[in-house]
Amino acid sequence: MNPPIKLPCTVYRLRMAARRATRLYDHHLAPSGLGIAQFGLLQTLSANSGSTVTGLAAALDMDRSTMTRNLVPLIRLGLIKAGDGHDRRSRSVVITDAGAAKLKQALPYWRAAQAAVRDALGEAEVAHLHALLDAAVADLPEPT
Amino acid sequence: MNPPIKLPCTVYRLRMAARRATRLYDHHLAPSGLGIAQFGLLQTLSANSGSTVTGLAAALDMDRSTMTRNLVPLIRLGLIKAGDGHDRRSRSVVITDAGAAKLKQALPYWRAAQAAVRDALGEAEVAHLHALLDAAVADLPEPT
DNA sequence: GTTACACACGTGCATTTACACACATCAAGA
DNA sequence: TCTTGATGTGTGTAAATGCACGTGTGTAAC
Repeated sequence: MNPPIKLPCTVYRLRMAARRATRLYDHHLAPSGLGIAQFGLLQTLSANSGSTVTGLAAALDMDRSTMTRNLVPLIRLGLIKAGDGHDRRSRSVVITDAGAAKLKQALPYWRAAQAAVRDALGEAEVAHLHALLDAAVADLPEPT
Repeated sequence: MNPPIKLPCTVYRLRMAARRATRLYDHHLAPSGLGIAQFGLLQTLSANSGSTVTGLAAALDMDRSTMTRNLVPLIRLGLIKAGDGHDRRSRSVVITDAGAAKLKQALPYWRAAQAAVRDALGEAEVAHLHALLDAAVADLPEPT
């Protein structure tokens, strides 16, 4: 029963593929000390410094409370900082110089992981997969 | 910056789509008291009763230790049982009658989630997505 | 038979994920 | 002004995920 089972379940495959890909990227990123989740968040913040927690959560399509906790390790490492927002409620999250440097250092490892995916699946298949995943995120109903 | 960002990163999209789909299925399955991970494990065990922990982990392409812990909630609920294997090392995990009944009860909710995905993406796209995800799991290198 | 290696499993630790709930703050209206 | 509702955030709880490490068990080589 060892070989991965084939069920007609979409989420089953999505989760399995996400696990596999996460392991692949994590191993490539290991020398940088970052996981793929932290790398991705850092990258998002690099392009959108000063975002609020809610804004980041929406951008990455995850729960607000998840984002709050995902910020913690990066703050502890000094790679990002969460200061006052334009409101007294909101917080403004910015990438630090150390964060930008860490991101720059990790980029080659991420590129190697990307290359591994491209080599394994082929350029056209990767593009197609991206399109279908984008469609899934765009079209799948968000349960209230 | 709210709209989901588009980066040329495969794992980024896989994880985002997996999050979205997990929420969708979890909400549909909520009346059954099961999450999609527990439902999937129960389904796998239903078709492969008596599997070892390692066998289950390999079948779902996840770490052994993750599988060990994923069994705990289902055991606590009495839906599965972990007894002695053919070895004194291995354990044999079986689905209980209560587990089979719970699975049967949850099936309609799962089918509703499947239908929601099909309605949102279209039958052909779902089939294509499945094929690409299967290829990803089959071909992506497993880091040692 | 003993020794070495491989196999099966669990635990400690850290992270990622989400829901329910509570709290503070802002904006608009009575 | 006071109240009411919307907004931004954090915390408690629970689960899922993987790595490093340790333990017990089987197997084969010597």
